[in-house]
Amino acid sequence: MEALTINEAASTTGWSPRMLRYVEQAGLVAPERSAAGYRLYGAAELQRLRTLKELLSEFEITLSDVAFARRLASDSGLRRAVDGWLAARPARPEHVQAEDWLRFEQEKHERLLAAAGA
Amino acid sequence: MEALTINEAASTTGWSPRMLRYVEQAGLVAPERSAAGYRLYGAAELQRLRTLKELLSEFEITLSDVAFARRLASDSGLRRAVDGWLAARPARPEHVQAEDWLRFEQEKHERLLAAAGA
DNA sequence: AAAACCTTGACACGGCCGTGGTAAGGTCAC
DNA sequence: GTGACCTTACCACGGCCGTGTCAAGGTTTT
Repeated sequence: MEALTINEAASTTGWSPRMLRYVEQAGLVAPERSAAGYRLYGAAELQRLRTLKELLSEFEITLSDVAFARRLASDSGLRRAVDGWLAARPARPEHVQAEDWLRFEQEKHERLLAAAGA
Repeated sequence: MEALTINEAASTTGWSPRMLRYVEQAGLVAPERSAAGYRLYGAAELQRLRTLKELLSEFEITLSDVAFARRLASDSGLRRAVDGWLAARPARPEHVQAEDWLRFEQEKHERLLAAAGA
Protein backbone atom coordinates (compact mmCIF):
# COMPACT_ATOMS: atom_id res chain seq x y z
CA MET A 1 0.00 0.00 0.00
CA GLU A 2 1.37 3.34 -1.01
CA ALA A 3 1.23 6.20 1.43
CA LEU A 4 2.91 9.41 0.42
CA THR A 5 5.06 11.46 2.72
CA ILE A 6 4.27 15.12 3.13
CA ASN A 7 6.55 16.44 0.42
CA GLU A 8 5.34 13.87 -2.07
CA ALA A 9 1.74 14.63 -1.17
CA ALA A 10 2.46 18.30 -1.62
CA SER A 11 3.84 17.68 -5.10
CA THR A 12 0.84 15.72 -6.28
CA THR A 13 -1.83 17.92 -4.77
CA GLY A 14 -0.49 21.38 -5.40
CA TRP A 15 -0.57 22.35 -1.75
CA SER A 16 2.70 23.31 -0.08
CA PRO A 17 3.96 21.12 2.77
CA ARG A 18 3.39 24.07 5.04
CA MET A 19 -0.24 24.33 3.97
CA LEU A 20 -0.75 20.61 4.34
CA ARG A 21 0.13 20.95 8.00
CA TYR A 22 -2.12 23.98 8.26
CA VAL A 23 -5.04 22.19 6.64
CA GLU A 24 -4.54 19.39 9.12
CA GLN A 25 -4.54 21.81 12.01
CA ALA A 26 -7.79 23.26 10.75
CA GLY A 27 -9.18 19.75 11.07
CA LEU A 28 -9.97 19.32 7.40
CA VAL A 29 -7.58 16.60 6.23
CA ALA A 30 -5.70 14.61 8.87
CA PRO A 31 -3.44 11.89 7.49
CA GLU A 32 -2.40 8.76 9.30
CA ARG A 33 0.91 8.86 11.12
CA SER A 34 3.80 6.42 10.98
CA ALA A 35 5.21 5.01 14.20
CA ALA A 36 7.76 7.79 14.19
CA GLY A 37 5.15 10.44 13.64
CA TYR A 38 5.57 10.98 9.90
CA ARG A 39 2.42 12.03 8.09
CA LEU A 40 1.27 9.36 5.63
CA TYR A 41 -1.14 10.48 2.94
CA GLY A 42 -3.19 7.72 1.37
CA ALA A 43 -5.26 7.89 -1.81
CA ALA A 44 -8.30 9.08 0.12
CA GLU A 45 -6.47 12.01 1.65
CA LEU A 46 -4.92 13.00 -1.65
CA GLN A 47 -8.32 13.02 -3.29
CA ARG A 48 -9.74 15.00 -0.43
CA LEU A 49 -6.99 17.56 -0.71
CA ARG A 50 -7.57 18.00 -4.42
CA THR A 51 -11.30 18.39 -4.10
CA LEU A 52 -10.84 20.75 -1.21
CA LYS A 53 -8.74 22.95 -3.40
CA GLU A 54 -11.39 22.94 -6.11
CA LEU A 55 -14.09 23.69 -3.57
CA LEU A 56 -12.25 26.73 -2.32
CA SER A 57 -11.54 28.25 -5.69
CA GLU A 58 -14.86 27.35 -7.27
CA PHE A 59 -16.89 29.13 -4.61
CA GLU A 60 -14.35 31.68 -3.49
CA ILE A 61 -14.46 30.52 0.08
CA THR A 62 -11.67 30.05 2.62
CA LEU A 63 -10.36 27.27 4.81
CA SER A 64 -11.92 29.02 7.77
CA ASP A 65 -15.26 28.95 6.03
CA VAL A 66 -15.05 25.21 5.52
CA ALA A 67 -13.85 24.75 9.08
CA PHE A 68 -16.88 26.66 10.28
CA ALA A 69 -19.20 24.66 8.05
CA ARG A 70 -17.69 21.58 9.64
CA ARG A 71 -18.40 22.95 13.06
CA LEU A 72 -21.94 23.76 11.97
CA ALA A 73 -22.39 20.22 10.72
CA SER A 74 -21.13 18.57 13.86
CA ASP A 75 -22.58 20.84 16.53
CA SER A 76 -26.32 20.62 16.29
CA GLY A 77 -26.83 23.16 19.03
CA LEU A 78 -24.86 25.68 17.08
CA ARG A 79 -26.59 24.81 13.84
CA ARG A 80 -30.02 25.19 15.36
CA ALA A 81 -29.11 28.50 16.91
CA VAL A 82 -27.65 29.94 13.74
CA ASP A 83 -30.33 28.60 11.44
CA GLY A 84 -32.93 29.81 13.88
CA TRP A 85 -31.53 33.29 13.88
CA LEU A 86 -31.30 33.35 10.11
CA ALA A 87 -34.79 31.94 9.69
CA ALA A 88 -36.41 34.56 11.91
CA ARG A 89 -37.67 37.69 10.23
CA PRO A 90 -35.26 38.04 7.30
CA ALA A 91 -34.42 41.71 7.89
CA ARG A 92 -36.73 44.12 6.15
CA PRO A 93 -35.32 45.47 2.89
CA GLU A 94 -34.56 42.22 1.17
CA HIS A 95 -33.15 43.70 -1.96
CA VAL A 96 -30.56 45.90 -0.31
CA GLN A 97 -29.59 42.91 1.69
CA ALA A 98 -28.82 40.51 -1.10
CA GLU A 99 -26.94 43.15 -2.97
CA ASP A 100 -24.95 44.29 -0.04
CA TRP A 101 -23.77 41.14 1.65
CA LEU A 102 -22.91 39.73 -1.73
CA ARG A 103 -20.52 42.56 -2.26
CA PHE A 104 -19.35 42.21 1.29
CA GLU A 105 -18.49 38.57 0.78
CA GLN A 106 -16.97 39.00 -2.62
CA GLU A 107 -14.96 42.13 -2.12
CA LYS A 108 -12.14 40.44 -0.30
CA HIS A 109 -11.65 38.00 -3.11
CA GLU A 110 -11.66 40.66 -5.74
CA ARG A 111 -9.04 42.49 -3.77
CA LEU A 112 -7.04 39.33 -3.32
CA LEU A 113 -7.13 38.59 -7.01
CA ALA A 114 -6.22 42.15 -7.85
CA ALA A 115 -3.35 42.07 -5.38
CA ALA A 116 -2.20 38.75 -6.78
CA GLY A 117 -1.90 40.50 -10.10
CA ALA A 118 -4.08 37.96 -11.91
CA MET B 1 -45.12 53.50 15.25
CA GLU B 2 -41.76 54.10 16.79
CA ALA B 3 -38.64 53.62 14.74
CA LEU B 4 -35.34 54.41 16.36
CA THR B 5 -32.55 56.30 14.69
CA ILE B 6 -29.09 54.77 14.62
CA ASN B 7 -27.77 56.33 17.81
CA GLU B 8 -30.90 55.43 19.73
CA ALA B 9 -30.77 51.90 18.40
CA ALA B 10 -27.14 51.71 19.40
CA SER B 11 -27.99 52.73 22.94
CA THR B 12 -30.70 50.14 23.39
CA THR B 13 -28.87 47.26 21.77
CA GLY B 14 -25.35 47.69 23.02
CA TRP B 15 -23.85 47.86 19.55
CA SER B 16 -22.01 50.99 18.53
CA PRO B 17 -23.40 53.05 15.65
CA ARG B 18 -20.33 52.12 13.69
CA MET B 19 -20.98 48.44 14.24
CA LEU B 20 -24.63 48.81 13.34
CA ARG B 21 -23.55 50.05 9.93
CA TYR B 22 -21.04 47.25 9.70
CA VAL B 23 -23.62 44.62 10.61
CA GLU B 24 -25.85 46.03 7.93
CA GLN B 25 -23.06 45.87 5.39
CA ALA B 26 -22.52 42.25 6.29
CA GLY B 27 -26.14 41.71 5.31
CA LEU B 28 -27.28 40.61 8.75
CA VAL B 29 -29.60 43.38 9.93
CA ALA B 30 -30.74 45.97 7.40
CA PRO B 31 -33.14 48.60 8.76
CA GLU B 32 -35.67 50.53 6.75
CA ARG B 33 -34.63 53.95 5.50
CA SER B 34 -36.41 57.27 5.77
CA ALA B 35 -36.99 59.35 2.65
CA ALA B 36 -33.75 61.18 3.39
CA GLY B 37 -31.82 57.97 3.87
CA TYR B 38 -31.80 57.83 7.66
CA ARG B 39 -31.72 54.31 9.08
CA LEU B 40 -34.92 53.51 10.99
CA TYR B 41 -34.74 50.58 13.38
CA GLY B 42 -38.07 49.02 14.26
CA ALA B 43 -38.81 46.59 17.08
CA ALA B 44 -38.00 43.62 14.86
CA GLU B 45 -34.55 44.92 14.01
CA LEU B 46 -33.79 45.76 17.60
CA GLN B 47 -34.72 42.29 18.69
CA ARG B 48 -32.65 40.82 15.92
CA LEU B 49 -29.64 42.86 16.93
CA ARG B 50 -29.93 41.74 20.53
CA THR B 51 -30.28 38.08 19.67
CA LEU B 52 -27.43 38.36 17.21
CA LYS B 53 -25.24 39.61 19.98
CA GLU B 54 -26.21 36.72 22.20
CA LEU B 55 -25.64 34.27 19.38
CA LEU B 56 -22.11 35.51 18.84
CA SER B 57 -21.05 35.41 22.45
CA GLU B 58 -22.85 32.21 23.35
CA PHE B 59 -21.12 30.19 20.66
CA GLU B 60 -17.95 32.21 20.31
CA ILE B 61 -18.51 32.83 16.62
CA THR B 62 -17.98 35.95 14.53
CA LEU B 63 -20.06 38.13 12.26
CA SER B 64 -18.22 36.61 9.33
CA ASP B 65 -19.24 33.16 10.48
CA VAL B 66 -22.89 34.15 10.54
CA ALA B 67 -22.52 35.87 7.19
CA PHE B 68 -21.09 32.69 5.77
CA ALA B 69 -23.86 30.61 7.31
CA ARG B 70 -26.27 32.95 5.62
CA ARG B 71 -24.55 32.39 2.34
CA LEU B 72 -24.67 28.66 2.92
CA ALA B 73 -28.38 28.86 3.63
CA SER B 74 -29.21 30.86 0.55
CA ASP B 75 -26.88 29.30 -2.00
CA SER B 76 -27.90 25.70 -2.39
CA GLY B 77 -25.11 24.99 -4.83
CA LEU B 78 -22.57 26.07 -2.27
CA ARG B 79 -24.30 24.18 0.51
CA ARG B 80 -24.38 20.98 -1.48
CA ALA B 81 -20.75 21.31 -2.44
CA VAL B 82 -19.56 21.98 1.09
CA ASP B 83 -21.78 19.39 2.74
CA GLY B 84 -20.74 16.94 0.09
CA TRP B 85 -17.10 17.51 0.75
CA LEU B 86 -17.59 17.21 4.49
CA ALA B 87 -19.74 14.12 4.16
CA ALA B 88 -17.20 12.28 2.03
CA ARG B 89 -14.69 10.12 3.82
CA PRO B 90 -14.36 11.93 7.12
CA ALA B 91 -10.56 12.01 7.16
CA ARG B 92 -8.99 8.99 8.76
CA PRO B 93 -7.93 9.60 12.37
CA GLU B 94 -11.19 10.83 13.75
CA HIS B 95 -9.97 11.47 17.25
CA VAL B 96 -7.05 13.69 16.34
CA GLN B 97 -9.40 15.57 14.14
CA ALA B 98 -12.02 16.46 16.66
CA GLU B 99 -9.42 17.44 19.16
CA ASP B 100 -7.43 19.52 16.78
CA TRP B 101 -9.92 21.61 14.92
CA LEU B 102 -11.69 22.29 18.14
CA ARG B 103 -8.56 23.87 19.49
CA PHE B 104 -8.05 25.58 16.17
CA GLU B 105 -11.48 27.17 16.31
CA GLN B 106 -11.33 28.07 19.96
CA GLU B 107 -7.80 29.36 20.23
CA LYS B 108 -8.54 32.70 18.67
CA HIS B 109 -11.26 33.39 21.16
CA GLU B 110 -9.15 32.39 24.10
CA ARG B 111 -6.52 34.77 22.85
CA LEU B 112 -9.09 37.47 22.32
CA LEU B 113 -10.43 37.07 25.81
CA ALA B 114 -6.94 37.02 27.27
CA ALA B 115 -6.04 40.13 25.33
CA ALA B 116 -9.22 41.81 26.47
CA GLY B 117 -8.00 41.27 29.98
CA ALA B 118 -11.16 39.41 31.04
C1' DA C 1 -30.33 79.72 10.78
C1' DA C 2 -28.07 77.38 14.25
C1' DA C 3 -27.73 73.11 16.90
C1' DA C 4 -28.04 68.42 16.82
C1' DC C 5 -28.22 64.42 14.26
C1' DC C 6 -27.67 61.55 10.01
C1' DT C 7 -24.90 59.79 5.77
C1' DT C 8 -20.93 58.14 3.28
C1' DG C 9 -15.92 57.83 2.89
C1' DA C 10 -11.38 57.54 4.60
C1' DC C 11 -7.46 56.79 7.86
C1' DA C 12 -5.79 54.09 11.83
C1' DC C 13 -4.75 50.21 14.60
C1' DG C 14 -4.19 45.73 16.98
C1' DG C 15 -4.93 40.99 15.96
C1' DC C 16 -5.73 36.95 13.18
C1' DC C 17 -5.29 34.35 8.48
C1' DG C 18 -2.65 32.34 4.96
C1' DT C 19 1.92 31.58 3.78
C1' DG C 20 6.87 31.17 3.64
C1' DG C 21 11.14 30.44 5.89
C1' DT C 22 14.37 28.67 9.29
C1' DA C 23 16.25 26.34 13.33
C1' DA C 24 16.88 22.29 16.35
C1' DG C 25 16.39 17.83 16.52
C1' DG C 26 14.61 12.82 15.29
C1' DT C 27 14.27 9.06 11.34
C1' DC C 28 15.20 6.52 7.14
C1' DA C 29 17.86 4.69 3.41
C1' DC C 30 21.87 3.25 1.66
C1' DG D 1 26.97 7.00 9.74
C1' DT D 2 25.91 10.43 6.61
C1' DG D 3 22.67 12.71 3.69
C1' DA D 4 17.93 13.35 2.75
C1' DC D 5 13.65 13.84 4.79
C1' DC D 6 10.37 14.47 8.68
C1' DT D 7 8.66 16.94 13.08
C1' DT D 8 7.55 20.84 15.95
C1' DA D 9 8.21 25.75 17.15
C1' DC D 10 8.99 30.36 16.09
C1' DC D 11 9.61 34.79 13.26
C1' DA D 12 7.91 37.51 9.38
C1' DC D 13 4.79 39.73 6.33
C1' DG D 14 0.88 41.51 3.57
C1' DG D 15 -4.06 41.67 3.92
C1' DC D 16 -8.52 41.47 6.08
C1' DC D 17 -11.66 41.94 10.43
C1' DG D 18 -13.61 44.54 13.99
C1' DT D 19 -13.64 48.93 15.72
C1' DG D 20 -12.95 53.95 16.58
C1' DT D 21 -12.65 58.50 14.90
C1' DC D 22 -12.87 62.37 11.90
C1' DA D 23 -14.27 65.13 7.78
C1' DA D 24 -17.56 67.01 4.51
C1' DG D 25 -21.97 67.50 3.64
C1' DG D 26 -27.34 66.81 3.98
C1' DT D 27 -31.71 66.87 7.41
C1' DT D 28 -34.52 67.94 11.29
C1' DT D 29 -35.82 70.67 14.95
C1' DT D 30 -36.52 74.54 17.41
